[in-house]
Amino acid sequence: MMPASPPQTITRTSLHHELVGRLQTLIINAELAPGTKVPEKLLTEQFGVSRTPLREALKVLASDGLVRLEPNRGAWVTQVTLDEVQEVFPVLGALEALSGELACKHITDAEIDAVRDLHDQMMRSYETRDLNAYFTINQQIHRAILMAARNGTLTTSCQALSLRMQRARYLANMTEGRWAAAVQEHEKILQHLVARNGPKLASTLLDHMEAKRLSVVRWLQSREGKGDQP
Amino acid sequence: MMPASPPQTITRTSLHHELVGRLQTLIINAELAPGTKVPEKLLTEQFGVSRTPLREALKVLASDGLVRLEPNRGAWVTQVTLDEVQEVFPVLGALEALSGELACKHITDAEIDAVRDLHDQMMRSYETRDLNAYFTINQQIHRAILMAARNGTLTTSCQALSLRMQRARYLANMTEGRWAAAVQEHEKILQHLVARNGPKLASTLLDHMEAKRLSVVRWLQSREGKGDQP
DNA sequence: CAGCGTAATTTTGAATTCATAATTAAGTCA
DNA sequence: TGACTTAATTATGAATTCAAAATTACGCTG
Repeated sequence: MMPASPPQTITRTSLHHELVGRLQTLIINAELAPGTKVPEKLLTEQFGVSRTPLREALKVLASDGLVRLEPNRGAWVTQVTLDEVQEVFPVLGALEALSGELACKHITDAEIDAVRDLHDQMMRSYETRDLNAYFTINQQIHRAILMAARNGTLTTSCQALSLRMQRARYLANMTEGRWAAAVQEHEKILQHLVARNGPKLASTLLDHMEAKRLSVVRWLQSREGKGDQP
Repeated sequence: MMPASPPQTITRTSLHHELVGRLQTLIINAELAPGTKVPEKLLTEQFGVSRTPLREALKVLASDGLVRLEPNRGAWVTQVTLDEVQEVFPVLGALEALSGELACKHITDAEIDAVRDLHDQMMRSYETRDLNAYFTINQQIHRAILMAARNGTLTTSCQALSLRMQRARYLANMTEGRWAAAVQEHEKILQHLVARNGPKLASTLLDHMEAKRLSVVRWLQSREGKGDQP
């Protein structure tokens, strides 16, 4: 019955699906601030849609942990808590480790070259201390490895958890020391990937994530009691 | 668990949340058969709700991969495909391994006793070849270990993926040989848990999952070309 | 003027309505 | 008869409406 499924996507996104993406962006960019109420009314007129698809999208975001639904009180943007960081990073670590393992099995030479390019770009961003560029490229590298793992389920799971950790820009805090260490770790990551050494790449990615967890935890703890609003 | 739950809990769950649970049950019990269209009309009158909350629930289920939304064509119950099994089991393996690792760190003596009880019950089910009881208890054991890991994110991720693998009852296929092997593996699982040996438990759980993957893959392959409808 | 209770307003959750796309049925013509 | 068109029906996606809950505003009592 469906012999030649059309290669081009015709009516790509349904309204609610589109909204899920838009809202995710608003939340991870903190344009919808953590801990605040999702302004349903405002968003409907901003996006020019009715409440129905917006609310559908909020249900999905809630199941992903980006918002919390309080019965009869609406949707609230969730905050990145210390407890949550302690929970999510280990899971993300296990998944990234797996992605490294699988990537070594499936990655092509061309894809490795692409990662190497990204790596070099990232190093230049480090040298010029361009944190924004560094983070963007960093994410691209992790994503490239994830893609090379050829496992859609893994991709989905990883990205959902990553989103939760990206909610607050200030998690991007990095000391000079931590930054240098992260760069070192990335050298190893590239090296193991080039060697297609799955176990070592997995282990390095795990360590990398654990170090990141520690860094974020320290940051959150240092903020504790100081009041969270900048 | 949850010592004093009944007192309040008046209108605990919102309608859509309740529906998510109900639909999950229908799907994993194959009362909504894989590959079929979700009968929106029928379900609304069956549950006595309008389309709005039902459709909200479907959006959530879609993001969990239990149904697929086709634009303008409604929701379809997804099937357990060979590709999906190949994808999901490795991810589930990594997560279960982590749960074993963490469980060994946090589990109490009382909880170990509870797992031992379940284990013994399961062994009796094996001896009497009561497959249904075996599966139920099996799940309880894995869940108990997951709970002992004290990581809500891990729990959520694991259970979401497990659900996807439970969609079709026939995945419960087991040869006598595979069953015996699984029982052996569970002996080791208990043993490592009692010894609180995290790495070994993790590794055993990973092997356990890999064996299960192979078993399910073989079953699906043997069904290939025979036509899927029983 | 502070604290409490009540009424007005707003917001939420869910049902209903409505426009449009998809499916089914009917009809036409070779 | 059978393939193809076109009309009728149904289902879907989204907007709107409506009842109930929560929030705010107000006024009363002490």
